[in-house]
Amino acid sequence: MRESLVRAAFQLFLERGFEQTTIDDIVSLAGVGRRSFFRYFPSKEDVVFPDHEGALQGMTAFLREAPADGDPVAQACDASRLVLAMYAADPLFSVQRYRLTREVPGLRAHELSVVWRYERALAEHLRERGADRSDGALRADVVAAAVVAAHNHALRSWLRAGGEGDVDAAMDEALGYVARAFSPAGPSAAPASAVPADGAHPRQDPDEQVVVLVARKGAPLWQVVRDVEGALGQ
Amino acid sequence: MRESLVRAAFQLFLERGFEQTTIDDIVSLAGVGRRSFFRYFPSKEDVVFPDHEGALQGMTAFLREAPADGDPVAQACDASRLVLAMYAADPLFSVQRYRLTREVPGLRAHELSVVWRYERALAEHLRERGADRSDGALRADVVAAAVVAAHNHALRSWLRAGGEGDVDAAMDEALGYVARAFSPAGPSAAPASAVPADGAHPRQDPDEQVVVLVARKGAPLWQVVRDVEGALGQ
DNA sequence: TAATCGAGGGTACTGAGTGCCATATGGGTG
DNA sequence: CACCCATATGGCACTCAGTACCCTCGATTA
Repeated sequence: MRESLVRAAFQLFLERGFEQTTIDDIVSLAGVGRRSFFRYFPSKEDVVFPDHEGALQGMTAFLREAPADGDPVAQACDASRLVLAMYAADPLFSVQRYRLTREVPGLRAHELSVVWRYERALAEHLRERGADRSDGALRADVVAAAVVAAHNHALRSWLRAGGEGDVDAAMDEALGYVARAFSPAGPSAAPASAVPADGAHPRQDPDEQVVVLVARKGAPLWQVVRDVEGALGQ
Repeated sequence: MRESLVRAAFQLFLERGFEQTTIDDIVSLAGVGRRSFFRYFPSKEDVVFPDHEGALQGMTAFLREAPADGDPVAQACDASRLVLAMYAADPLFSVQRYRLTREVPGLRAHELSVVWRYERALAEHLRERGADRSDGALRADVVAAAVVAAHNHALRSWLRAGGEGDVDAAMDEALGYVARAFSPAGPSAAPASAVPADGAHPRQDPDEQVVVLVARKGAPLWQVVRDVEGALGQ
């Protein structure tokens, strides 16, 4: 029933537009009563996002079950990957929906409230798990927004490309950018403070799988690259 | 006319609720024709945000006139202060509106699309002014989202407190947090001045500026070099 | 067999938003 | 003064989303 309504709705939305399609058009094509539409979808917009309610519940469940001693930021990133996986599971559908939401203001507004709920779920998780910090609430809001923005950036470039290419790679880069921006201030990445600042020399920490490089700002690029090569070369 | 419609609408929204108030109620209280309402506000929700269209145009004008050699992130922060000033100019109105939008889902959704337009304006500015960076588009999206989240965090705590207290101080702290995370030197070098002092660590000295780069050990060389270029270049 | 229950259908209603036309009002020109 | 024109406003009728209420039908159970 849900499935047939979604199929009928998308067929009409794509061939004549969202606003040019009425609920009566949809239910008559699907062969069901008009009243039944609103049993399955609270509004006309919701039929375009039939899987988000489930994805949101999946995300909250994932965050609830996340280990308490893990990195909350990394958990938030993983949670956003869950949502991405929902999109990637049906590229054709996702691309068609993307083109719809880009053009119809009402659908864009509806998507914003959907995404807002994801962001609130992430922020709440970050706030609860990072309550020991002094500015925990602010950090939670900002990091959640950054994670969602990175997710949207990766997702939308993939959708713009018609669902071709490697979403996960783009997602890795986008989330990596956020993680780099916010993780050094985290409890697990303290060793940056042990590096002397009086020269350009890489330092390698065998436990943390990161390379910390310190360079003077005016240092020639070739020299820095040589040092980076030496540090990464393994 | 606009003013009388807004006054009548808010009086009714506050005394009997948003959804319990019809357009006819508003226009009969304001003493104007029903058709005139939709001449001034495209929807019932818009009457709750009568000043956002102007604020959005003010923000885009501010960003357009911003000096090309300035720090785009700082300009984005200043642009968000403009919006905050609009809220702070009428605390009573802002607090009443906040309580409305918190309770009415339709108003929350509408506010989200308003805020989304601010965020897009910021992201576009950051993308244009930071086009030289390699991952400029991603950075623009993430920084814009972070600035908006910081703005909302400061604004909402002030609104929750009933409009009492120092908004600007909260805004300084929130934007300062974002600015530290995304300082001009780039994501890799950002935390250099923000690392808590639990040992000897590099300090940002105006004479001898130091760049701290953190990279995952398995990271491809080109990616690291790209970050180094970004950090050293500016 | 009777009672119940849940899924779906039908009908009538409210209210937001739109298109079209009528009506002022006010300023300028002959 | 008469006329014209642009703009602001009011009125009317219409579409359509969303809701309340009640109906039917089939399956299960006492």
